[in-house]
Amino acid sequence: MSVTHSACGHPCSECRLRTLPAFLALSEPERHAVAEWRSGSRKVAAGERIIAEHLRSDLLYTLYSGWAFRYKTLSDGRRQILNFLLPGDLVGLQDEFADGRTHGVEAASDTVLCTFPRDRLWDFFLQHPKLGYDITWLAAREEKMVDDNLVTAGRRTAAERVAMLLMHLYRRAEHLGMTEAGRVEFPFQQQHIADALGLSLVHTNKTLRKLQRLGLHRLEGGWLEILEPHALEALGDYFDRPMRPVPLL
Amino acid sequence: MSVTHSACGHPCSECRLRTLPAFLALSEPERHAVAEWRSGSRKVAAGERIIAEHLRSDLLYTLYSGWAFRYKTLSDGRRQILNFLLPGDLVGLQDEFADGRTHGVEAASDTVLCTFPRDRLWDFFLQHPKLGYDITWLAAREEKMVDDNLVTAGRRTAAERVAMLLMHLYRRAEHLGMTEAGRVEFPFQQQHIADALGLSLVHTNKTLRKLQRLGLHRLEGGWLEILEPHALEALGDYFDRPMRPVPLL
DNA sequence: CGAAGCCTTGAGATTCCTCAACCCAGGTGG
DNA sequence: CCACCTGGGTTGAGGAATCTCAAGGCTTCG
Repeated sequence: MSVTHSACGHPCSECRLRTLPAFLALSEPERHAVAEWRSGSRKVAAGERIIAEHLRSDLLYTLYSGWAFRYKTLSDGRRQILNFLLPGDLVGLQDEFADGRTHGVEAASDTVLCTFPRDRLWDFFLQHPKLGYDITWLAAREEKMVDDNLVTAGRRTAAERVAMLLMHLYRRAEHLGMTEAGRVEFPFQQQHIADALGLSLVHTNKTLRKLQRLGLHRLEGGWLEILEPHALEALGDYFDRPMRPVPLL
Repeated sequence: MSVTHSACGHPCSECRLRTLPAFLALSEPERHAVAEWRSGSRKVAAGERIIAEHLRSDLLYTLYSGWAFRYKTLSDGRRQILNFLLPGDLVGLQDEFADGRTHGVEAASDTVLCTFPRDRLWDFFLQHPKLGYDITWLAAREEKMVDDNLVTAGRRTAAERVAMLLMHLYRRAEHLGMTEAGRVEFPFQQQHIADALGLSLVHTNKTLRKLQRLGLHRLEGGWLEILEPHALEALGDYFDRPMRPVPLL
């Protein structure tokens, strides 16, 4: 594991993420406290593991750039993606309270992560209750995403699932300013989509192609283009709420 | 909504839950702070709503006795149960950070809940960072359960799902001392199980009966009896870890 | 040029769903 | 006290959605 001091290329005081409107402003002392806690950064290439399943990482992370996902696998190898991670997401918090049997985290594109030594988490809560509250916020927000994914896997049809996932990912990327003219860079393979939706690879492919033939979206060359957002939202019964700015560690 | 002062029948200083080994001991000042925050209690009968979907409750709850569940419904009525709630579980925290579109909570048996005014949550974090940390812990623990349920709905077969759910509920009840000689009171209807597992009612029924015919469990008269725990665990690919004691608000 | 990885498509098998009965226990009103 | 109704649970039959298997295409890379 290579932990360099700033793979992001900036000092924290000039963090590019923090200037985005998607994130809540922190006070100067809070920013200082976070920068203080931060021990460095780490690059993880597409397809590499960020946190191995069943292992408790000594580090917490904030995803600085790129796409990643949390997953669990059954003992015979069936894999379920739990949720996707975008810049600003906190990685590895649940392990703090784990009794083994935790999820894994893998990079879907090349990623850069800020690292925070886990053993100072409790101290950080104690000294900065406001930021502790923010961490709870992030945890609750992630749970809500998993809730949505569970509804999807449990109760939506294949076409509804695909529509919902495409819009969900697009909206989140849009919120972070990662889209342009209805397009996002999309590093996921169809296997990822299948594993996130609880579908087989083949059926995922057929469903994607069907929606694409209907002209709802285009997915090729590592780019996703949303052509009919309203149709996709209606099909997926998934309607966007204006997203509130969120804390950033 | 009837909020009485102690439907549990005790002052908080003699809370019966708190004496269970399933829960972490709090210091005297912490117990006092929790009792201070607690505004009363509320009884909710089986089948009644505790928190309505899409509404933000002014109260947080700790489930004191009985069984409940969180759920979401799609606009055409399809319902997905997200996870089950047992005594000691914190209810309604996610709403704090919600942008609308939240889950509902319903009592599966007659329940008693302790109430906490939500508008003092932030103040509580500030004054008792240790308890804030505990709340984060509870949130992370619940997310892990939803994670498991998502794996179930996405990747397990019907028989595996049922086996996993029965063992999961049994183990949690056992941890709280609610079991005796392999039996628990089981207030759920087959429709609840179906909604939790992402199966139809009919298929749930057939799967339950199949496992029962194999002698793995017995489910009748509102009681669940686990006859072959190891077989159920193996079938569900769901293995129990010793559960750590958990904070109790 | 061959190999590997991912996408695509068809065909047949399987799981799971829907529809439609029927059963049984409990509650209610005549 | 009994007829009826209601709400669960149970079962069978047929159909739909999804899965598995298998093959072939395209692109990238060595």
